[in-house]
This record gives sequence, C-alpha cells and structure tokens, in this order.
Amino acid sequence: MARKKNSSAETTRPRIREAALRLFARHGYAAVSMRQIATEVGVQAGTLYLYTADKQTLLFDLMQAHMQDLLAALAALPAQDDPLAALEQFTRFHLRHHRARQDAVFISYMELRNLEPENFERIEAMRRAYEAHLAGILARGKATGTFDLPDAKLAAYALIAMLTGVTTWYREGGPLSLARVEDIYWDMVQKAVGA
Amino acid sequence: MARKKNSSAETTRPRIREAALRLFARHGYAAVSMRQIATEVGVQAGTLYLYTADKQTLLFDLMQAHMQDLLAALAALPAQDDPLAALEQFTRFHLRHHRARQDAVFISYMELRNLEPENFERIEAMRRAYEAHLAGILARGKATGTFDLPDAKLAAYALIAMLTGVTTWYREGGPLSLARVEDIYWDMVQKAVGA
DNA sequence: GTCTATAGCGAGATAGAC
DNA sequence: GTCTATCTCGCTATAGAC
Repeated sequence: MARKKNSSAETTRPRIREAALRLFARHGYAAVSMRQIATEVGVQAGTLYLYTADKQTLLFDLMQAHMQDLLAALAALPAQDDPLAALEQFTRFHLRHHRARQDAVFISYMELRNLEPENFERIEAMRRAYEAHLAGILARGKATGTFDLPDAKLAAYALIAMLTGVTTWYREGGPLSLARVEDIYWDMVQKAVGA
Repeated sequence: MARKKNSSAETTRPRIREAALRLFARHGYAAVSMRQIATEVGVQAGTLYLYTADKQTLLFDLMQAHMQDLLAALAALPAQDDPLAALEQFTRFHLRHHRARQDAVFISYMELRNLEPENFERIEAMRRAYEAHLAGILARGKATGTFDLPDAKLAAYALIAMLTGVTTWYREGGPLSLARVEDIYWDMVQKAVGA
C-alpha cells in the first residue's frame, strides 16, 4: 500500500547524485551501499536503478561530470598572453574551483582505482589535459625567460599537488579567509617558478 | 618446554602484512576481502584471525607501523642548526622515504576515513607531529630572516602536499632519476620559501 | 515513479578436526 | 598452525504490485 505519490523525478535524479557524492567522499565508494544512498535520498534501494544502470556507472558519471565541469571552467577563463598573468589566473582559479568542490575533488582522485579500465582511461585523459594546460603556461614562461625552472612538466605536477592540498586542511570559518589563502599560495607559486 | 614452532609461522605474519598493504593500496580497504588477502598469502581465510583480531585492527596496525617508522626515521636525522640545511635535509628525506613506501603512504592518507574514531585520532596525532617538525624549521628560518614567507604552518602544509605528490607520478625506470627529481624539488622548495 | 519482496551472492568471523 | 565447514549478515540488482 502506501507508496509515495506526487514525488518528482525531476528532483530525485540530482538528489541521488548529491547524496552519492557526499557519501562516496566521506566513506569511500566501496564502503557505501546503494541502500545508504537510497536512505539519504528518501527512496527505496530499487528506485535508484531507474536513474543509473549500476553502482559503477553512478561513480563514473560523478567523476566525468566533475572533470567536464573543471575543463569547461578552465576554457572559459579569459586568454592571457603574459605567462605570469596566466599563472596567477590559473593559481587562483584552481584554488577557488577545487575548494568549492571538495567532495568531487576527493572522489576524482581517490576512486580512480575503483573504475573499470575503460572508464579509468576516459577520466585520466581529462586529468592529463588539465595538467597539460598548466605545463603549457610554465613552458611558455620558461621559453620567454619569465620563469626560471628546470622542468615545466614536473613543476606542473608539483604545483597542482601543492594547490590541491588546500582541500585537505582548509575549513570554512577558520582563522584564514579564502582570499588570504589565495594570496599566500600565489606568493609561494610565484617564487617557486622563479618569477 | 620450548616447543619448536612451526617454521612457516615466522614468515606468515609479515607475509600477511605485505599482502594486505599491497591489496589495500591497490583496491582500497573496503574493496578488499579477507579471503583475497588469505589467497595472496597462500592460507585459508580463517588462518588470518590467528594474527589479527579483525580487519580493522589489521588496517590500523599497518598505518600505525608506517607512521612510527616515519617519525623514528625523522628523529634519527642529524640535527641541523642552520634552517636552510635543515630544510634541505627534510626535503630530501621526505622524498626518499615516501617514494620508497608508496603503498603505505597511499593507505595512510586514503584510509583515514575507514578508521574507527579512536584509531583515527592516534594516527592523526602522529601526522600532526610530523607536520609540526617542518613548520618548526620554517618558523625558525622565518625568525632568523633565512626564509621569507607569510605563514610557516600554511607553508608546511603546502610543501608536504607538493613533495608527497611525487608518489603519484614517479615510476622507476622513467626518464628522470630519483636523484634528479630530488634536486628539482629542492630547487622549487628553496625558492618557494624565499631562501 | 516508487514501492515491497527476494534472488543470488560474497562478506567477516568462528568452531573444531587434524 | 592450518584446514574445512559453516553461521549470520548485508550487499547488488531484479520482478512485479500499485
């Protein structure tokens, strides 16, 4: 008897994605059951399969959406001829974007190993494209003498790791404002590349 | 009395730890079954419980051993009065130590969320002690004017994230030797703190 | 579109033979 | 010290009612 009428499929889909994102980030993909996700959304476990083929596809869709979002936001930034300006723009963009999406960032790094090979390759390719963008800025700056660094690609890895690390310790309401954190990181980035 | 022990018992314990470390790092704690670990070792699942109380304890023991190993190795380094020398020593030590223990490093960061609260606190305390060591070097260097940085604690977070990142991309047999990678990172670290 | 119910499986952990 | 056998539980995914 008593089944929920009047529920909107329009809102159930995003609610499933939000619940899965939060739970996967908090406990890990393998540790979260479809039942937990359903409970969080307020539906029965079987209902989830109206919206996703299976658990793996749900994970992949979350990661793919995150990476597409990231690359689209990067592409939407205004072009910068000056390597130093481009690096500052990238630094601040990366910090802001990642900080605002801690759960998705965490999952997209952490759950790579839980993707089936084909899905893994597709996500990895997008991640490489993002890294290549920064490496390109650094290589240009190195060529023009704006930067002084031994290896542009390695520096790109190092800087991205440094910047992404902010998601592991920064908490809203702490002693430092996000703007201040941005300035401090930009100061270190700038120096690290010998600008 | 001194009844002679079965010879394989001496080797089974470390073999369990090695198998668990490798499998947890590769697939994640929650995704690995006790049966898989047992198969890897070449024993039956029930045999594992001769060596560990349960799966959670096995994870905690691996992480605790890793952190104790890290702190002991850090404490064994020769004292350095000069902040710059201390920073270089720390940088090279961190890279070498983490690079040689990729699986344990990965687990100790990734599986924190799968620890029960009490176990989590104990591991976190050791991680904070390690961070505090670097923050101390930076604060001393800032006080003496050797370094130019806005925030020693934040810089410690940033540098550790940057250095630990090497474990995600460095592969033996790649184009760069570990010594070369060390030199490149040390170059960036040095510049980043305004030395 | 969501529910109840369940099939089918594999998990963690334990008991007792050898 | 290790094995076989098993208990009990919770999981993913599906079927069919409403």
